[in-house]
Amino acid sequence: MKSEPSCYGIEHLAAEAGQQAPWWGVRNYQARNFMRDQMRPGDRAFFYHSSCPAPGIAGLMEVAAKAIPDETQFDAASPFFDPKATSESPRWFSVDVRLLAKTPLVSLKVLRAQPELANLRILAPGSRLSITPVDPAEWRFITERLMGLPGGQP
DNA sequence: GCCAACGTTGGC
DNA sequence: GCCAACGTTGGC
Repeated sequence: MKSEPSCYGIEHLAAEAGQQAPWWGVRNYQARNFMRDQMRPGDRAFFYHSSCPAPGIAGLMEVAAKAIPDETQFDAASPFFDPKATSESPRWFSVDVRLLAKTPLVSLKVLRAQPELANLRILAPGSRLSITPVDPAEWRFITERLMGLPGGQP
């Protein structure tokens, strides 16, 4: 799950009550579908810092609550307001995420250097989706081999 | 700031 | 449904 740290980085999540917050503001249908249709409590995710001096994976999260409508779509004062969304027919959804651990940054450069991650979606040319799937083998490789977490546990 | 890649919009 | 134009993303 990608975010720009200057906007909302891992330090922001760390400062939330319970280190937990809705992943609001996603306005892309594919990314929305991943949250709404596939992500379930207990699932894990990487917190990826994008559009910043040091892009890469900054920590581990878990899904704390299944997707519900993103309240910012109804807020006319929000930059994420969507005039076509109604409470009867919401368009945008967010899961709650909870920080499990900040990790030493696994940089984009390091990720790209791993043959085992050749198919990691976020590394695909032109990948712009803010939420992309990670295969179990990719998750294990990154947590165990690149982060040095035995069993992938934080 | 540049530029490639992508998603969305809107006219037809 | 097509497709050009446009806006956004994100690494560099």
